[in-house]
Amino acid sequence: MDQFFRSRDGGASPLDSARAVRPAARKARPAIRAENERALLEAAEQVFAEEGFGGATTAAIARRAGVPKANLHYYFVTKDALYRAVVERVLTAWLAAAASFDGSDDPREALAAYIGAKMDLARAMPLASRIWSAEIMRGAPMIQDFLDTTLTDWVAARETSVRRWIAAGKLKPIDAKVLFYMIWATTQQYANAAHEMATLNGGRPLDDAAFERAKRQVIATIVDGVTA
Amino acid sequence: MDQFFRSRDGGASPLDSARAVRPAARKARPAIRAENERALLEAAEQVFAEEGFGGATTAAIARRAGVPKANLHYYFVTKDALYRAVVERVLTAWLAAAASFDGSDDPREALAAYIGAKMDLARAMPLASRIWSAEIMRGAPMIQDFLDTTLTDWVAARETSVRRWIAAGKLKPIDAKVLFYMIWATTQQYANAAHEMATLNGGRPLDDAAFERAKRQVIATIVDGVTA
DNA sequence: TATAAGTTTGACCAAATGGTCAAATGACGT
DNA sequence: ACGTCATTTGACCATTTGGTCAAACTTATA
Repeated sequence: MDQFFRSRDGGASPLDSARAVRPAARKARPAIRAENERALLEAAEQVFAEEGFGGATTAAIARRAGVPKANLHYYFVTKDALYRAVVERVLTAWLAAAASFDGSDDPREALAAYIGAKMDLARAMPLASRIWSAEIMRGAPMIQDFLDTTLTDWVAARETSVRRWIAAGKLKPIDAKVLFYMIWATTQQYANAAHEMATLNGGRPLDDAAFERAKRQVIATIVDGVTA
Repeated sequence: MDQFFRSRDGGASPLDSARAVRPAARKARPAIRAENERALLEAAEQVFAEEGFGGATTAAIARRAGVPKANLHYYFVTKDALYRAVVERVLTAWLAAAASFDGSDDPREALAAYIGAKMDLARAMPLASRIWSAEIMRGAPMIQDFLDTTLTDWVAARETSVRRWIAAGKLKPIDAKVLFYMIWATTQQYANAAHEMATLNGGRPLDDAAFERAKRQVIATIVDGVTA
């Protein structure tokens, strides 16, 4: 995973090796450490999602996690490292969802599974999803390597599938990238614009039933829109 | 327009009256003022788009505009007011694009016109579009009134059109809101994720021809996906 | 050209920022 | 019980932040 990350200045990062997150731990206290890192990551996710990387402050994150700021810096040496750890979690989830594209040889099934997984991801991890979107909007300073390697390869491979489906007369002659951009945008929307949706829903967030209806409609629209 | 805006603390804003932007101007020098405000807004758009509201600094904006920071504060009393002015520009453009939905009684034509207009907006004003998305992602602290009033009304009215089209058998039985979320997300994507798209395009931004192809495919997918 | 207003700008400020440090505290194996 | 090392934390720091101010400078007009 770490190979996807580089520090914002492009130079070597103290996190280039996973171990480096913790200060040379010979006898780490796993329970304490795990709980503190969890609380800090959860707080960081909230603050980064609300304020963006630049607007978030380590003081606000520490306050929300209920620890002194110095303790935050004990577990995550810099704000950058903490942010990186948060982004890393989303990346893992992103890759898991991506795998669901490959469960079927039928484009309708593959697309439905993938769109459904991405919708569920946006629903289950709205804060992390928003951070992911914000990271991409800002030009992906933290995940450029992921874009250049894993994502490029993933898209290229799926483009091949799409071309095969087109040749088999199962899909219209579409550009696979445009299709993926549409899927990514539409599914992310359910995390990014949750507040806007709530406003247009009479001030209440989408309940589970409404979300499931939306998921079905999104799947149906895209699938029907691209199948021949 | 000003009725859409409220200050971040919800209290009265010095910008609630348009005139208040400038310090009691009896004999403003229009040429100088217009040029300075233009340069500052352009610089602000770049910096806000790159860094987000929280990450942007007035010093960086002033530097990019080529004026001393104190001069920035002469034209825009606070960072908040400058941000508000930037958002106001996008709102105007958003409303103009929205109008293109109403040019036809046929859903295929109305949707094609609206999606095309939103695509063109994302292409023509990518920075402003990104700021708009970021604003919505952050819970719309600046445009809540717009969401509550104009947008709510706009969506409600178009939902009526959609229902009529469904009853006439021209559209599948869809939820109009879900359709609009999809349109907003997909079109915004061409501003928000321009960098990601460039990476997947071999490092080069989409050229005009590729963009026009994408526009056609987006329109075709959505229209074919929702028409009966 | 005097004047009154609009404009420009360097110097300044209090508060907040990310980060450091050393001393104190706690837990665990022996 | 003790030594060791992980953990905790208040105090501290240099820098940056948004914003202010008063003095200087411009320009239209009487």
